[in-house]
Amino acid sequence: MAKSARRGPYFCGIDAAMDVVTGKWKSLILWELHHHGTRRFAELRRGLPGVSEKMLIQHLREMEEDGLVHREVYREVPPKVEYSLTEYGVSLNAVLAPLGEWGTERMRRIGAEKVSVNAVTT
Amino acid sequence: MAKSARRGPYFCGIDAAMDVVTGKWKSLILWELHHHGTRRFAELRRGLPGVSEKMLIQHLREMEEDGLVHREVYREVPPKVEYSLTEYGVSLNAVLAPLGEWGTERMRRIGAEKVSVNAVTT
DNA sequence: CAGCATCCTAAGAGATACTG
DNA sequence: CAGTATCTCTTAGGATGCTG
Repeated sequence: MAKSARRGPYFCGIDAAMDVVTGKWKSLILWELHHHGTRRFAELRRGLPGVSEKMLIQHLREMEEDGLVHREVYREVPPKVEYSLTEYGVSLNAVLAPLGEWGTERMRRIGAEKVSVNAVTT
Repeated sequence: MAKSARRGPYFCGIDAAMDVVTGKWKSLILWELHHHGTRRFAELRRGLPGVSEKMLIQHLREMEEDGLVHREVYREVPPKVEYSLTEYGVSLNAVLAPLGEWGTERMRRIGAEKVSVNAVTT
């Protein structure tokens, strides 16, 4: 417990929204969970090639704290934890969609490459 | 010239869009320029309380490079430079709007404070 | 006025090893 | 399986002083 001041003060709404999305993998996590409905920790790892365990859990915890992600723990052996979007997370995803389209257009515009994300077409 | 790889590769559209908006003051710059139409360097500084010259010019340069901002130089003494949004910048602002509303709602939700931005009500 | 150069700090991110 | 705990590295960001 040393970081994550979070929750303002903010300059404006965009500032407040960005605070919740900023983080190298957060928008990807949002996207993964939105498309798969629910994912286990290891599944998310596989879906986000390059992410470290540390970053993934750190982002997930923050997103949970921010009310975007729901964490369901099954007290079993071996352990099982499922992550999914809350309604709030879904609503964020919705307003992010136009931005995503803009970005896709930008990729075309500048001829940017897309890193292939395996386990995403499921 | 040591930083600013920029332009991909990206995981998805949101990734590509975020790349252009990420930076502590970029969304604010977008907002300022959108509301004032055109602003001089010093005016932007005043409108963004707390920004350093370095960060402001750095962000402006990147946004110019990204095609979001237009930089008009008047070869006068004393120097005069005016910044404004390009059509592309305006289009980004448009897709950012829903995100801004979501963020504003989030501020209400969590009771976040808003830092007062002077010279903004003009 | 508008901007560049330099130095410095702190937060973000990555790698690796270990545990309930 | 689903994490924790460190340690290191890189980057964004900030402060200050100088220039065309």
